[in-house]
Amino acid sequence: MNDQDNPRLDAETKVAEVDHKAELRLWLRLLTCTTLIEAEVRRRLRRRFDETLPRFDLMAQLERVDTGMTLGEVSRRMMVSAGNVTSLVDRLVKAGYVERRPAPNDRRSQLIRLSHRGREHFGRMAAAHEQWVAELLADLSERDLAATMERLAKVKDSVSAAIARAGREEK
Amino acid sequence: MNDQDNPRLDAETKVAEVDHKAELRLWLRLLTCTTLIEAEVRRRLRRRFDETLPRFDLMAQLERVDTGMTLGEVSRRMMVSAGNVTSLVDRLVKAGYVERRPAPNDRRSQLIRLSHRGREHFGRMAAAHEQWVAELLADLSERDLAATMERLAKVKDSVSAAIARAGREEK
DNA sequence: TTGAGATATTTTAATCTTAAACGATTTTCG
DNA sequence: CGAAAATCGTTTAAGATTAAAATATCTCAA
Repeated sequence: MNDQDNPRLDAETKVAEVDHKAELRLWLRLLTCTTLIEAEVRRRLRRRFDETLPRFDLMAQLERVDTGMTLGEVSRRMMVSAGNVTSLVDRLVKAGYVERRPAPNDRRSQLIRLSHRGREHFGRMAAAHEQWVAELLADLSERDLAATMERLAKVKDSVSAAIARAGREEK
Repeated sequence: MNDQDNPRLDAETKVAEVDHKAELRLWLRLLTCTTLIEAEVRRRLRRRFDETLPRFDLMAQLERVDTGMTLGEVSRRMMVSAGNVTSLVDRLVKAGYVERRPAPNDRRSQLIRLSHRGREHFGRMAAAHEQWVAELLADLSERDLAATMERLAKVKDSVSAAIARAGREEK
């Protein structure tokens, strides 16, 4: 499976650029891990709480901030588009889990926060969610967890820096 | 930020279950890394090739297998639902990048593969894609890459095993 | 052989998601 | 001040995604 052992690939790719298969493999493995966990969490949220992952994620953002949060803040934190947040919030408001109110200083803006009912609903799910993730990562020791965190910190820093560079060059 | 330092959380969670914040944090970091990379790749695919990530991913699955692949195989490899693959393939067939033909032994099934045009199209994107990922992970040394791969192998194994257990218990 | 169960794909309905365009408001700065 | 630029949220159109039900076919064992 090592590309160094594959003369055909060598010959074809050596034309213009060096080989970056190791980076590619890392990215694919990262994606696999995330997709596996995400799919399982989604399945359990649906089955046990009849709830979807995006709604859970949005409520998770709101949970820590009692005073409320603007839609833009939610959008940045969740790393999803603004239009997405608009419709997601619409549905959560309709379900009675989230409340909107105008922002004090900015008439373009509004603050959203969990309703009392939303807070209870989320609390139940969050407890289960934490157990699920622990169950999925149960074979990792405390040291494994710490070491993997550090590795991923490096990944995150590298990616963030590269994106910042790309954004700067785009102008 | 350490939960051991937070007496309120301690008091509330100690009722029934131990603390699993380390696992939760790891999951969130994993998700952040993946989301960052994914969003940037998506942006570049769109900008430079007017192409979407799911279409790219599907073509990537088809690329290695010249003889063709069933929809079910694609669905399992991409870890997405079967219905999703159906519509994705429909669009790629319409675009002329993918061909369908009946499977030889099974009349329920069909084999899909890249058309000549699809192969060329994908080849161009794949080369750029590999460069992009390498750029995003540029701050990781060869040793970093290898070590992170190993860490993620453990994560993947743990998650897979837990999902298998859960599936077995579900019956 | 035949019927039960498994498998492959499609369809449907609802939700999620993005990118892009838009209107309203605020901020910046000459 | 006042115009230009930035920001906030929404809308729109297209596509992506899932879960669940439906259809067709296959497999296997009684």
